[in-house]
Amino acid sequence: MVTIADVARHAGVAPSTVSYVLTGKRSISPETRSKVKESVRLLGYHPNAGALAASRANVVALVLPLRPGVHLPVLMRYVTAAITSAREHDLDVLLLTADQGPQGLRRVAAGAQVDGFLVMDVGLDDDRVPVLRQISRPSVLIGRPTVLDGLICVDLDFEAAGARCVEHLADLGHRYVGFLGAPSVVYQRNTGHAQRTMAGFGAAAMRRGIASTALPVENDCESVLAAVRSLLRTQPAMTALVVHNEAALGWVAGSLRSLGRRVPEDVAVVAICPDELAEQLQLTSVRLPAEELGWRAMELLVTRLKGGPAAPLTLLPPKLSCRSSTAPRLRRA
Amino acid sequence: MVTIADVARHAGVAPSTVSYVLTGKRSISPETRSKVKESVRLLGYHPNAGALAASRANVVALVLPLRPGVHLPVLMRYVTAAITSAREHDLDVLLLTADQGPQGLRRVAAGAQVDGFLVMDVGLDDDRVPVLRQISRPSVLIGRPTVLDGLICVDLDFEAAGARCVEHLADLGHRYVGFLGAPSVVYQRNTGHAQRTMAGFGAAAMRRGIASTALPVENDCESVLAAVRSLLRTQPAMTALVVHNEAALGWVAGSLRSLGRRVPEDVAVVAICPDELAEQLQLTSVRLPAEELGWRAMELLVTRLKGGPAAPLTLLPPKLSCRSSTAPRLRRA
DNA sequence: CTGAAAGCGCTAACAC
DNA sequence: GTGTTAGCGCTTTCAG
Repeated sequence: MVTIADVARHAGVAPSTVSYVLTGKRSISPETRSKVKESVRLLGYHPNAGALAASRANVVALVLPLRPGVHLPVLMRYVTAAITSAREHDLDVLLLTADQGPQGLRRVAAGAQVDGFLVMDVGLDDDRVPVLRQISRPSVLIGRPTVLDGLICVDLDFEAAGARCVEHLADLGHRYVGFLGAPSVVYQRNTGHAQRTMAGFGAAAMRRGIASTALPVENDCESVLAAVRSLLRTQPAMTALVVHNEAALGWVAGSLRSLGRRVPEDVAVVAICPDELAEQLQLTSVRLPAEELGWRAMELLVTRLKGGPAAPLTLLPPKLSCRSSTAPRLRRA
Repeated sequence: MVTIADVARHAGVAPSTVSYVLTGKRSISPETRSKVKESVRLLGYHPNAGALAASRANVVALVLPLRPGVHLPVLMRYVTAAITSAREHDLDVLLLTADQGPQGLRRVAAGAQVDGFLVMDVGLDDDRVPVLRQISRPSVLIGRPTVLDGLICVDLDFEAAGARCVEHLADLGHRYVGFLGAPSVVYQRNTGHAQRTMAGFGAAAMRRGIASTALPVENDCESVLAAVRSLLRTQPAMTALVVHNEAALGWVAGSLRSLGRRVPEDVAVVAICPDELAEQLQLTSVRLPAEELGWRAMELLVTRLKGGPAAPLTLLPPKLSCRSSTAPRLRRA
């Protein structure tokens, strides 16, 4: 293990000088600087992250919602974006899982293992939020608890996203829309984005004076088929479907077709999902900007770590892209 | 921040005594012990992970292959199992990504940030392997480089897995089998498990004197359909398919059906994938024990961290489960 | 069974 | 512009 003292000896300077060269916290003569840098290179010196005086760990905690009903490919979009951003700022990422709960956060914070927290998928009344407020390290949430004073949150405006889907369909002439949501466990957990999307969807339908029915959907082919069949049977007037469930998306069109409905002629479909997925399935969609959310959250956290200011709430507006799964409603002659 | 000195003062003992109570590295009288423990509780003391003398970070690095062609739901099976195991041993997990390459490992090792490494998806000639050998910290690989002296590896015997699929089909009377593999980038990267499965498949077919054709498949519906169509067209004698591509699995049966082939009557299908997935799609399969591999790898790493012995190579034997996608070959009368 | 004290690698006063 | 030195929180000798 090469220490700063080794480097100092090799370069013929004091340890502090080496430290200053490395951190740039005081001006050093060009000659000394290059001497030191050369020694660092030659000896293969790497700072010991555990050194007490450094006080900053250069590590951020990323708290992942690895739990039932969470769609992993989408989750990983957030994660890779967040990690990439972290690495760009020379930060490492310590992985925590939601099931470690509030104690997990406390333990890691108290151990000075991380400089800050990025918490994903926060619930409306998340028990980790009080802990995040207590600990003296900055944190950024992806998602929003009901009460957000003092927190920094990044989120898609899911309420507006749900509403946007309805607006689009209403504009096309649809008078009865259905909603296929996440698996029911997700709602049972009081997951913010799921609840808000539903709420936005419902409210918009009311505003536009059109009828709506919503149903949770489990993440398998049969459940999707069953949900679609049940909707079509019980709500024969329904001509459009909003789907807020990435895992189900791949089966919705197939289910409709197998039940004798054409998309978009008989039933229009709007998804809320990452653009790539919608593109692949050729679905009209409101974009879920997972990468942007993950990236922005980490950037905000970094800003806070540097003591900079950060907006308490970053709410991305929904963006709808028309594809071939929606069309003006055909009226029977 | 509560330090060990605070606890010592509060309990009326020396700091070292507190340390010994906490680590259990020397016998302490019951009274002293309980006094100290009480103070710890009262003051809410948590050890500072960065303390130099501790030398152990109680963190392991997990190196993830977040790269094109990797099926994330399966990856996350490994990951959750590994994390769970780590937490059971009071270890935290530092996340690294494969794209950080050998330098990433070096940096983290030199910084004393982690006690060991768990590296996933190692290539046959992985450039991280030399680095892992150099650094003085234990590491466990999921996968196997061609040369594995001194390393600890955990893997499914993918060669045997590929062979097992062929054996099963040959036993059922099939004389011509096809292989749908991972996306071509995966082979271009020299990914061990992909190459070995192919090799095992090919060799077994030769041994059994049956013909075989293999094709890489990209991760989208159209590519799967295209691959299946091309196979059926160019190899009309083919009556069975081995699929080693989780992302493609969901579309294989559909593609066959849409091309007028019944499963299993016209074309039998064997998958290599996690059991849950095969169960859901009702496919005969060789089990990919992702959780067991992730779990075992972490257990081995923990053993090594404690200075224990660890088998250099843990190779799980493949296990085939029959489901409704394979049946004895129908011979034309 | 317990205390005192040295020192891990590094930074940040405080000198000059 | 540079060197000296006192700690950061903890473990671990070495002494009782």
